[in-house]
Amino acid sequence: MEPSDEGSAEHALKAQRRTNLATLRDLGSDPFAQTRYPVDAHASDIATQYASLEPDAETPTAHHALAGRLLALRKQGKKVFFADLWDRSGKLQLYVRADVVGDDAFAQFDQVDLGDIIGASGTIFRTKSGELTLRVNSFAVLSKALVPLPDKHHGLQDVEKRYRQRYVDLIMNEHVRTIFLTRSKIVSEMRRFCDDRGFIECETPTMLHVAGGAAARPFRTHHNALDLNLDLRIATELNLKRLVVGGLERVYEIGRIFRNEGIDTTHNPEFTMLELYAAYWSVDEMMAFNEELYAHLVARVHGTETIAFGDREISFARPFRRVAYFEAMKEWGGLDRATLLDPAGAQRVLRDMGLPPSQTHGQALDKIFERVIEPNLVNPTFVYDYPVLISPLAKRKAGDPDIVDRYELFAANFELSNAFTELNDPDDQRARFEAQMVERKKGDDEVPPPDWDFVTALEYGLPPTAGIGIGVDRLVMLLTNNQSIREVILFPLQRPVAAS
RNA sequence: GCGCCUUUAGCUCAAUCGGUAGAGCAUCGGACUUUUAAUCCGUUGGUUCUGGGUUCGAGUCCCAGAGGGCGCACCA
Repeated sequence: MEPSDEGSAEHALKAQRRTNLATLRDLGSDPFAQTRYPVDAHASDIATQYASLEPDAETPTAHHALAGRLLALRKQGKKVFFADLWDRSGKLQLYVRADVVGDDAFAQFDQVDLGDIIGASGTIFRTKSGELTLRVNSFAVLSKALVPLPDKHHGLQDVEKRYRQRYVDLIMNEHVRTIFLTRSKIVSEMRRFCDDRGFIECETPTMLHVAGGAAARPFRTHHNALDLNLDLRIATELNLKRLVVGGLERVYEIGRIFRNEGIDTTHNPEFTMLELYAAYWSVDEMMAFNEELYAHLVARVHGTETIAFGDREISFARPFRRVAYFEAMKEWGGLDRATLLDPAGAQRVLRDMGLPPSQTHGQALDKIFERVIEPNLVNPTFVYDYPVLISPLAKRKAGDPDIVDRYELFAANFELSNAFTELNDPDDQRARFEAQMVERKKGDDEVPPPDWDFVTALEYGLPPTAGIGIGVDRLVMLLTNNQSIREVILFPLQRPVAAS
């Protein structure tokens, strides 16, 4: 017990629970000595099985054993308790009578606190007010909550506490449980969708000598035995493409990515990305795959084509809208290709929009895109034919040296996926790495150092390959209608609480 | 990094112009053998985030700091 809270109200609440624990032990029942409980039903099964049971109906003879956490207790006189037992599937009411469980057991139940983990078995009936209820014949206290729970009606609202103590959030807030159940479903559906199409799930290292495949500052770590500095990966791209060189042809990884950058409502330092590569696919085939995947996920999660996100409605009806990068710039910004492809021209556009100049031509284009095009992309839209200067790993489009075979999918005004035909010419790749070295020397520490072994891999021959990256967290945000990435990450990074 | 907002009982929230810090839930005691945000009666519970300052007097005003939220900047 922490001595620091002695005398506080919290201390008194904890002390009471300790007293109840001691009393339970005196009565011959030690919650923390339990090793198992023969659970044979869950609340939702009971609800389904007895859906047609009439109110005040005769008690069936079948016995059921459930276990879960008590989140409500209603004592009725000296000999009866009602309680709400929550398991992973939902809630079932318990009805505990002294004349059924016996006086000794009832005395034990009198020591039960809100939040305790209980196993209970008995028969099902429906009360006259219509609530499906377990008439408890026997029960066991399986674990004791030694700290008080938040308000049963308001739950836990304090955002900071919800993130720091997600377990309390999950106990108290059913909608939070639902978010993470949905997340799990989304990820498993993604995995199945890929598996069904012959893709092989791979696990590539998170600790790398060279963290490449994206532009971001990495986290640094150190291997003691080898006395070796390592970076955490900022993408899985380069290693997955090595696997395609190796002949695996269709590979994917749903992996944690680490980027040492700012934190906001759409960025967490570690996040989850699906990267997938298909040898011999064009970017158009990838677009079709992408469209089918998202339509599938929306259908499986929502059962409809249209979802609510904030105050907007987003329709995933196929086909998704398709618009070329420079057409979009023309349509929504009145900007023409020649101006944007000219470094001075792009900076001039920024200035006309009242924005400060960007460090590089590429950053200028991205800023213009963010202001001019993204606000228009509510329903899912493929933007394709990106300029090469913001696509260092993509292959040039045939017949147009300024454009690459690439698209990004947007919805709800943010990027959902990014796909392109992978650059497989080792000489071109080497030249782009060399160009990046120049940028890096100029002080842009988000440009990764070159990965020369990757060039070697390309020299062995990468087949024509299309690749895609999907931000899983943002997709979950979209499909669960959450505006903050922290709401879809179980344990978002928080500063430590100050040492007392 | 900058700006705005925020931090009061275990939880959810009040507290008027700067004047004794309250309520509901939870706890504890009592009544109640089909309750369900149970109800009814009573009860306990406070470093008002931290440290300074102004003032006769600070939860409230000022300064500094910490945590959190949102926005901007950054971020293919």
